[in-house]
Amino acid sequence: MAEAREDSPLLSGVCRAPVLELPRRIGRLLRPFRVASMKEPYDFKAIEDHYKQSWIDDELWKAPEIPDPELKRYLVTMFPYPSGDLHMGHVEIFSIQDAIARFERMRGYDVLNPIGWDAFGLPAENAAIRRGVDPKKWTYENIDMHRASMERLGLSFDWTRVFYTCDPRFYKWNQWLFLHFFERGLAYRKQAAAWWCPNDKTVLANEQVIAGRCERCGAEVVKRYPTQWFFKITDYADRLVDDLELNKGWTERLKMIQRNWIGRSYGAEVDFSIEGRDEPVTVFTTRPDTLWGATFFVLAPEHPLAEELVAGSPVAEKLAEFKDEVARLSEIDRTSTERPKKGLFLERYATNPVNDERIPIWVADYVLMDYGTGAIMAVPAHDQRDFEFARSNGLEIRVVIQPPHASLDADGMTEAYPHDGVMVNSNGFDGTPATESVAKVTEWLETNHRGRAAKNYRLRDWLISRQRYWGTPIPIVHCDSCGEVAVPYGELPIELPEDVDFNPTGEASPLATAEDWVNTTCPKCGATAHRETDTMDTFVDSSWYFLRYLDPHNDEAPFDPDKVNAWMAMDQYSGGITHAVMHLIYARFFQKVLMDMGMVEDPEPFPRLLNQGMVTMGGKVMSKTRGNIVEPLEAFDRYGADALRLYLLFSGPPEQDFDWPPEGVEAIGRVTWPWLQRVWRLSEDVRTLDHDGAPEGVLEAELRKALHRTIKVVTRDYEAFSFNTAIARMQELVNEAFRYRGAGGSNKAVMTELVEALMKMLAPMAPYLTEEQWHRFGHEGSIHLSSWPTFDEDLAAQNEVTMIVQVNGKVRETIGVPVSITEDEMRERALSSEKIRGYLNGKEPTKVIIKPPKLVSLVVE
RNA sequence: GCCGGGAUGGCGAAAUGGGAGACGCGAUGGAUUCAAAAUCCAUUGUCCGCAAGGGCGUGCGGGUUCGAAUCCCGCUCCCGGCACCA
Repeated sequence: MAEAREDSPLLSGVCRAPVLELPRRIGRLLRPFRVASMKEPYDFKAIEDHYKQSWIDDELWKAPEIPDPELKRYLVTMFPYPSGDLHMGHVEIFSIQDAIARFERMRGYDVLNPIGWDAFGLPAENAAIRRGVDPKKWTYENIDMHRASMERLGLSFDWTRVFYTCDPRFYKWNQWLFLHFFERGLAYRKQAAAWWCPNDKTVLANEQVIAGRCERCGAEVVKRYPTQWFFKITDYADRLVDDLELNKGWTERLKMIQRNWIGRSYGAEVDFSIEGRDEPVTVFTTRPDTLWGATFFVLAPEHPLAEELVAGSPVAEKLAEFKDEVARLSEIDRTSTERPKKGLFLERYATNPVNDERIPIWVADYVLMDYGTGAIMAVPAHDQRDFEFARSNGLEIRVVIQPPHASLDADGMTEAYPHDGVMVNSNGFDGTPATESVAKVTEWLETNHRGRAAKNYRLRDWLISRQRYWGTPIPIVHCDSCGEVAVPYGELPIELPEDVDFNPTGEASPLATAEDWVNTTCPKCGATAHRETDTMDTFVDSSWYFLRYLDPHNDEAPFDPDKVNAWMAMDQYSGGITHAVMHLIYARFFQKVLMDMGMVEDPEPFPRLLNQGMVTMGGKVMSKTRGNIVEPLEAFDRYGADALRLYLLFSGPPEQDFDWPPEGVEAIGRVTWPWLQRVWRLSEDVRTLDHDGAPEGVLEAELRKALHRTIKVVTRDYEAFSFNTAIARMQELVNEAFRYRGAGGSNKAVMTELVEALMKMLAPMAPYLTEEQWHRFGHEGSIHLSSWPTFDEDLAAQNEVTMIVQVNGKVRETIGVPVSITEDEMRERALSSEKIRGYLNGKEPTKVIIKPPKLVSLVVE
């Protein structure tokens, strides 16, 4: 399998020595695609054909192995899954990233802008099942299509670092990392409830189940109890929450999503003793201050203790029936808050540790086995669920918290009071205010050994087992006498077998059908044994691929820490918000484990993250199943890559969703294509001026000022990723240039200065047109390795501004003034205006606010 | 229910507390043309007005301020996250 891509041009790139000490590379001496003395039409196709391959062949975008620490820019876009061609969402995301990369490169940074493919996953396998296609072949064909579109778009990737996650040279290191996780107790196997997708025939992680349905295919999931591999992400829950603060470049929204997902809550564990049983049972509560109101105790129906408590009693049969009933409910029904809560009294009693009261033990369907300890203390007066359950089962409701301005009465309550208040009916704690109550009760529990402060999380361990073929084999051997045995590092990679049945009956992985592969010997004792047949969740690949880019050809280790630490932490990560709880939590978890292993230095991998908006159609995400995918081919053919890129960049800010217009690619023909034509005509017009033109005068000085102002604001816009306004500023400049020509201006020097700077400013967004014009103007080397234009502050500064005069907050007069105007002069000019005098109506202003040089605000009675 | 984000012309969108609507699309008019396309130029928030000019206007209602799309309070609607989570 390793040989599969030896023929690929992408893998042919060989890493060379760092080029750091060399002066700025300019690239091979490129020539324009045609040199003509006459004005020529804009032939985008000829230009694309002329430069596309030479940019790649010349390795123009190759980054040094080790960057200058002061000048490094590591930019990554979430790598694509290759199911078919690129679609407009990809085009937008990559165009944004590419514009940033090219801008930073021109500003002299060592830019690393890598690409790879997230190449494992279900669609390849489904193609194998449905059409008998080899998943490897299917995947690589799609990658080739992807790559061709990316090349045509002219994306400035460092192609020498490309890899595919389905390549054993990559997934070997998934296995290596798995074994290290295993050694550290972070990878373990347990029998647990898991969501099973009957359509995809695999278990899913919690994150992949949305409202009881499979995140991929939408099928309703069912619960099963297989033995599965997990990563112990819960060990890192606190760090994953706390370190969110280190991600200064994250939106509040994204941090909120992750915080909600991890769901940390503070409270106390309280030990309840059970009548007739030695061991107490612990519950978690966020409200220990309501303990005196706990009038019953509830276990989840699946809780093993429930069965134990009723063993040998007549209730045992009823419990079995009740469990059956609960099990038959679909997950969607069970989590519905509308459904009345059902339960069963176990005829056993627990003791409330704060007042030694005897309280009945129930099981109820509203208590979940997999949150907290699967057991709760029920405080009906102060918890809505407990309240409803108590009312329908005739259980006691006792008020122990009084709200500030009311007095609760248990019999009169129509709903629970779950808010803060003063403690009552709580022995010695009566009168304790809400601000102290939780801490005081927790302290009491601790001193009396009946409980302790505790934290709880919504986050579960990450289920990584998948019963599918097209993924990384888990490197474990099962031996009857030694148990789970790690495959020795030296035997990695465990490659996927070729001879499998992709559509096995039952629930086993297709790998189980490759008998020669499965049957092996125990690495420890040598006895016959069998391989683990589950493969890894593909999110394992994406949890560290961004580190592999930094040392992609290493076959001794996943990466060299020196190289990784030279480039990390990443300077800019971009991708859709859709990965907020899966990829972005898993990758942060990996980073922290790798940090604990001493392999990386940064606690957070992506401190700056740009959440690009999605390209939608009719407000819906583009997806194969919806059949609303727009691929770039038609746009390439009709208007070219530059027009397409510019169109998407001009549509709005990068974070914003963009709804693809109903008229399709024709929109490009109305918006950016005509403007690129205009830019081309301007440039050709200037290039073919056959004389120096009139000497510099007022018009020329104004045009040069406009240029320098434009460079200033466009640079600022690029820094803020505000591409739409950068384009607007350039459009204004082009309009100015046309006006200058229309007014008879013909100075070649000024026009050339303008056009060359314009080409540079436009180069990150429209790389082909600008490259061609750059060479038509006689420059050597690529424009994309030239330096960003600079501006003269004095020239960029305005020397005339429009002063506005307000009377009682309304603009009543505008006056042209020099920027150097003094406050006194401004007052003088404003008050002497005929119009303003009319508004003042003979009165003296009671107040005058002056903000030089733009504003005079007068207040009159 | 808790939490986060948003609402600006016919449309995509601009606007360090200081001229609301830059730039573009669309529309209208003009130049060019035998004609059209393309191109170039101009107008284009809305209402009153021949005009000069003026009134109104950034989801709704208040407030702070000389001055609010922008800050504060209270709503409405939309989008998103979590949700029988103890």
